[in-house]
Amino acid sequence: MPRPKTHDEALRIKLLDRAGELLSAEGPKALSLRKLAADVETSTTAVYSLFGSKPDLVNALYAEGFRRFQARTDAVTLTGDPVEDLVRLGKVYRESALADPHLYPIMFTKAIPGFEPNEEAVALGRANLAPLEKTVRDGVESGVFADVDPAVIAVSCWGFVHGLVSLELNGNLPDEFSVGDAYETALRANANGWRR
Amino acid sequence: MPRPKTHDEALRIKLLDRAGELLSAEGPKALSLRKLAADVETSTTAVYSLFGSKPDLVNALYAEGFRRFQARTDAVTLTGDPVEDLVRLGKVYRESALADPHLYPIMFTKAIPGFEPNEEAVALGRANLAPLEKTVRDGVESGVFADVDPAVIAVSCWGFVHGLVSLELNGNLPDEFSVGDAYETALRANANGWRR
DNA sequence: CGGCTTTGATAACACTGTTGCGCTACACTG
DNA sequence: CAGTGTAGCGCAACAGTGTTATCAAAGCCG
Repeated sequence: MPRPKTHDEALRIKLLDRAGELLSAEGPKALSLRKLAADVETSTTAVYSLFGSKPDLVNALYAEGFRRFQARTDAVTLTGDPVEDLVRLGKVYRESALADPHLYPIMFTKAIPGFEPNEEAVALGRANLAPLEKTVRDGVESGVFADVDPAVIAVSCWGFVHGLVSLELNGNLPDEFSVGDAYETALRANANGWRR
Repeated sequence: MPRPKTHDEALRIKLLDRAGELLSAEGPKALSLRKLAADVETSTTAVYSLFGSKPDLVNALYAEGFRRFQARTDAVTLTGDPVEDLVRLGKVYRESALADPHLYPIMFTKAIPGFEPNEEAVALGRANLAPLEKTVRDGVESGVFADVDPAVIAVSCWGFVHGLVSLELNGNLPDEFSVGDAYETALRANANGWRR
């Protein structure tokens, strides 16, 4: 009986794409629903009927960010050597962050005030750690790594890469410092620190 | 000739204090100039005459955060053993962050959209790294640490603690994970990884 | 006391996210 | 083929934000 829907899946995708562009071009401050709607030639109502609210739209971006992370992580070929694999996972972590630098702050640093990821989004984020946790567990069991709770090692490795990537993306590092050159060296040192 | 000043140093301090309280109690979203001014029983004009803008007020908080960091860091007694000193500096880093958890995101993760630290604030932040850089340099020169550019090791250590602290403050870690217990173990592993 | 000048509170402006009103435009009836 | 019901959605209002311009208040000097 009603008029045909124009707030459909296609519009949903257009909104998400444009939201990502705005975020990447001008930062979180510039992501306004009015501008977003105007750019996609619809009204702000579209965001509310398709997502629910602005935080919910950001939630969709958050989930998308983790899906891309997951895809890149899954594509890594692991060797079975725990140290080498930690280095590989660490490298792909940074590559993923640099590939979508505007999504990273949303995923990890609450860049948009008022946004809190919902439960399933959090689960999606947690799932990304599975390969890391497995590598660490294998390393401990095979005696390559010290006999420490694998969760401690895994979180520690995650924190390490997250910290370096965060500092880099935030521009907190000295200008003359080249992360690219130092990163693998640092990853190796970190992994070696956990050797038995 | 004019009317007596009420936008004075005392009011400036009251505003900063209250801003910190609001930040800590309800997060960056709740830090509004109108509410801030009302709480201190003045007008929003006060912020503009004393600070210039909201970002400039945040800049003052940013600087205050680094001053507190500096004070805590300076109070650490170093032993001369590079590994032990890295652990001590790492511990005080986390203690500092947890002592003022609302300032940490401002200092390192652009929690307030539109805020960019000015030049002298950045310099203040950089100065905090001096003890870390000295410890690393001594460690490399005395042959305890591997022969790697000290800047690489220092940034790596900073990234490590920053990452763990960030994950903790953001609530990104699993609920059952106790950072307190794992932190020193991780610090030690990280420092040992840089041994010659 | 009148005028000068500095100071600061009020109110306007342009924006934000959000919500409810009410028009639009189709599918189904008679 | 008109009429109607109703889902869909654009528009406009509301409450809030940071910022700025206006203008009244308040002291000193001549």
